[in-house]
Amino acid sequence: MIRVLLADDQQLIRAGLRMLCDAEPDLEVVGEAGNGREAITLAARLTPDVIVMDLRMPGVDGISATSRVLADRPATRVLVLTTFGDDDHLYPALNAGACGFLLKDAPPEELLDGIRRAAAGDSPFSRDVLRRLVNRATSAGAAPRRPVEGLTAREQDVLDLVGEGLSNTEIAERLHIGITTVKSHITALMTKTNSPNRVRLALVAHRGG
Amino acid sequence: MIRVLLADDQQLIRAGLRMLCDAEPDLEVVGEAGNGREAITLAARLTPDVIVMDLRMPGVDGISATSRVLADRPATRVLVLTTFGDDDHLYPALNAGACGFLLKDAPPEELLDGIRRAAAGDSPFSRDVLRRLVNRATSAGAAPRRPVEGLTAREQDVLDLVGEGLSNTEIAERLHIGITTVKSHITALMTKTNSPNRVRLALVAHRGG
DNA sequence: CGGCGTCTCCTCCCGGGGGAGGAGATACTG
DNA sequence: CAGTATCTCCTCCCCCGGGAGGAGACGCCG
Repeated sequence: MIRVLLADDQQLIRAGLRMLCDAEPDLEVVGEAGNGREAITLAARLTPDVIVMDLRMPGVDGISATSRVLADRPATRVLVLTTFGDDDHLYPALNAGACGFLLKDAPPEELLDGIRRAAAGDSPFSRDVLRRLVNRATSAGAAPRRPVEGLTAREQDVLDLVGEGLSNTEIAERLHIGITTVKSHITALMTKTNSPNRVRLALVAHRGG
Repeated sequence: MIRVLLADDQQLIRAGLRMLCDAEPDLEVVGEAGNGREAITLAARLTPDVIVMDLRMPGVDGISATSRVLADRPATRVLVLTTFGDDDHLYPALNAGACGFLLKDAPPEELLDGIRRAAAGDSPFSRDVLRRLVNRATSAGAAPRRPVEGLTAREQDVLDLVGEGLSNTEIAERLHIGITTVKSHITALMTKTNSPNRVRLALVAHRGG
């Protein structure tokens, strides 16, 4: 059972969302908030799995509410649901920690699917939003991260993941190799890049891209 | 019925994908290509709805093949399916016109769902890939990136030095405090910034300026 | 063929990182 | 004054990170 908190200032929309969720056996609406402040307090009291969050709300807005909620309970999945005109707030919302971004004119199935995927750790995005995201990424990704000279392909893989802050165990899982192998590569990387510790190595990973 | 073309140089993988698709009533594998050149000719002849495309292939690679196919038939949905190490090619693949990007170690349901979503005009991405995409987009976005709210002055000092790659002992010497004090501050920093390890904390230090 | 590089994995060892929990000292504020 | 926040430091404890040293498998190349 996925426990859902609805946060939207328009009562009509909340009612519609509640009806939609109530018709699904695996979704349970545990509460409704009419503004950001209510969303924060209700999130703390009800500990929902997923919060469906509008951005335009009186008083505390959705982005601030998202930050506050996640500071308190980082495991909460915040799914932003807003109108098309608000997608200027896409990046602020993502920076605040929202895991997904759906538009209100999406078909109901997409919304329900989005809630389930959010609860499962996925990141649902509406098609238009995703297109914008991809555009931003590709235009920004013109610089293809030049690799540090003198490293083997595998060492580059490991270096990238160190740079993202993964532990040795996580790297091993991601690359499907043993943890001792990861350690071997990291030892090689540290001597090659002359890094005294792991954080410096991570910095090298970012200097190279 | 969704008509699918498989393009991968490893015959075993093609066989697995074909079995997977054949078990689905709405998916039909209309052909298999072992390299980029084959993919181009087969795409022109068979006019599939979706092409599942590997990137590493002998001769013509997947990215070039994607460009060529889309130049001829822009309505074709190209879904890149590749291994983790290849996600350096994420942006080139998107620029070439691929509509989605899945990893080979994804569960089978994710792949099948991805093919359906690609055919429906959606853009399926594996979770890890999407995370990278979001990171790129947010870091590229003109975000306000304040100096990490909610930290005390001393915690900021420690965070800066962690970001420079200093060890706890070095930080203690630099700030003229005990090493246990440093550890206390770092513990507070990690909980406040929700960082699972030191490298992530260092990254937070840099995201904040 | 024999060397070389890379990738893989192993054992042994230990110091530092990091969590849990507490405590004393300042200083600000209602 | 009492309450709160911050800075400082402590102990106990565990595990991960990292060094040393070696080894088997594969592919490339002279």
